[in-house]
Order: sequence, then structure tokens, then C-alpha cells
Amino acid sequence: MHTDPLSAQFAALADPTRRAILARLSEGETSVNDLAAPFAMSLPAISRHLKVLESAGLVSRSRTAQWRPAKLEPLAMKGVADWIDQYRHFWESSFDRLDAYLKSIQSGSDDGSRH
Amino acid sequence: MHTDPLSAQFAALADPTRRAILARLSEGETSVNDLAAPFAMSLPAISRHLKVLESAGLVSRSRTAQWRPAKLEPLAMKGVADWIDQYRHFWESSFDRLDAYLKSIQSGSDDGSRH
DNA sequence: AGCATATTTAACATCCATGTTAAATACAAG
DNA sequence: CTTGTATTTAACATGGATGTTAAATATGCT
Repeated sequence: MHTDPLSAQFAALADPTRRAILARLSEGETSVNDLAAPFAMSLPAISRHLKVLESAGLVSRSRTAQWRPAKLEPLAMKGVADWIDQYRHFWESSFDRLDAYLKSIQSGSDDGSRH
Repeated sequence: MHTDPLSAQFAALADPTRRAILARLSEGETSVNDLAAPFAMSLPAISRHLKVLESAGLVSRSRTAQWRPAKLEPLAMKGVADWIDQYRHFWESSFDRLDAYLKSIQSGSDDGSRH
């Protein structure tokens, strides 16, 4: 099971329906019914997708009467972005610079067989 | 089933073992045996994790004699980063500005500024 | 050829994810 | 308090993900 937040967040993002929900929520808080409308999928299915997003911290819920609108929680997404930024220089450097970087690390100290 | 690249990439990243493998590969190309060493996991399991990373495009393989070293493929990770960057302004803005942004989108042309 | 090393595939077990439909719950209003 | 609307939970089916061990494959060496 996924106990670490990053795994939960990546897993939550690994589904097109959930990513579409997030895109929709980036335009504002929305009820489950409205969120479900564009999808050829039952309401309980959307409800469960929201639960996954909520467990990952990517979304929060509130209550107004019988509605439980979902709202984007961008800080969780920032956690994901921060992890990926570790690798940013790998694609932002020119290939020559990347190559040089890799070589400088490899020839630094050890044979690379352990942590 | 995950047919779209983004889903495959996120799914591949949703596992701590695979993220650890990527971290290791960020220090340079490495054989399967060396990659497996730090983990309390059988060699076939690591081999399958590599296959997942490779299918997602995050890693490529080559051959030297009986070794099939894995190498980081940062461009796939860039695809993921680009998707997330859609949401960057949600956490990089101040809360006031974020609030204003959300309101401006929801109410169309209303200026949405308050406080 | 025959053996050693590195890696993958096969066969299997188990658990998790995702979807469905039907019933249950939460709240508002008549 | 009964009804209507919104949402969740229950019960179930199914497929996919992840791990294991044993066998197969690929390559190099002597």
C-alpha cells in the first residue's frame, strides 16, 4: 500500500479522469454532480475518484447543504513539482552540459555499486 | 488500462522503489544487479520495475556483453513537469492573488479584487 | 562445447484499483 | 414527517500491479 505522500500523489495523478477533474477544479470549486457530468461514468465512480484525490491531499471538500463541493489544493501538487524539479537540470541543460554533468558525477569517487 | 503517456509516467513514478531507481540513475547508467543491491527485493522484481520505467519512457536500456544497463531519459520527466507547470501559479501566487484569480475566472470579467 | 555471470520470462499468489448497481445517508423544503 | 436532491457506502466483478521461486535466455571465457 502507498503510505508515503508522494506515492499517493503520483498514483492519484496517474488517471486521466482524475486529471480532468483537477483541470475542471482549477476553474473553481464544483459539486460532484457537476464534476461527473462530462464523464461516461457513474456518480459513485466519480465520488471514489474524488476520494482518491482527497486522500492524496490534492483536493479538499466542504459542505453547503447537501452539496459537498471539491476544491483544488495546490500545495500537494507543489510537493510533486518539487520532487520533479530535482531532475529539471537533466532536461534543461544542453546535451553537452548534461553529458559533462553526468561524467563529472560518475568519475567523482566510487564505482557506483552502492548507495 | 493506461494508454496515454502521462498516465503511464505518473503510474511509474507512484512507487518508491522506482523513484529510488531513478535517483540512482541520476548518478549515471547502472546495471540491474547494481540497481537491485540496495533493495530487499528479488532481481526479477527490479527487472520488472525497470520495464515499467522503460515503458513509460523514463528510462532506456542498452547492452554491453551480458549487461543491460539502464539510463535516465529526462525528456519523459519533462513531459510530466510540463503538465504540472499548468498548476504552478496556483501555489506560487500569494493567497490573495490566487483568490483573486479564482474569482476572476469564475465570475467571468468581474475584477474580483477585494480586501 | 561447457561453465559462469547477468538478466528476463514463466507460473503462480495476492492484493489493490476501478467500475457497476442498489441501498443508505445527509440535508432542505413543503 | 415525507419527499426530493446530492452524495456516499455496500456488495460485487474484474483486471492489473507487484512480489516470489524456478527455469530459460544471452553473452563471455577457457
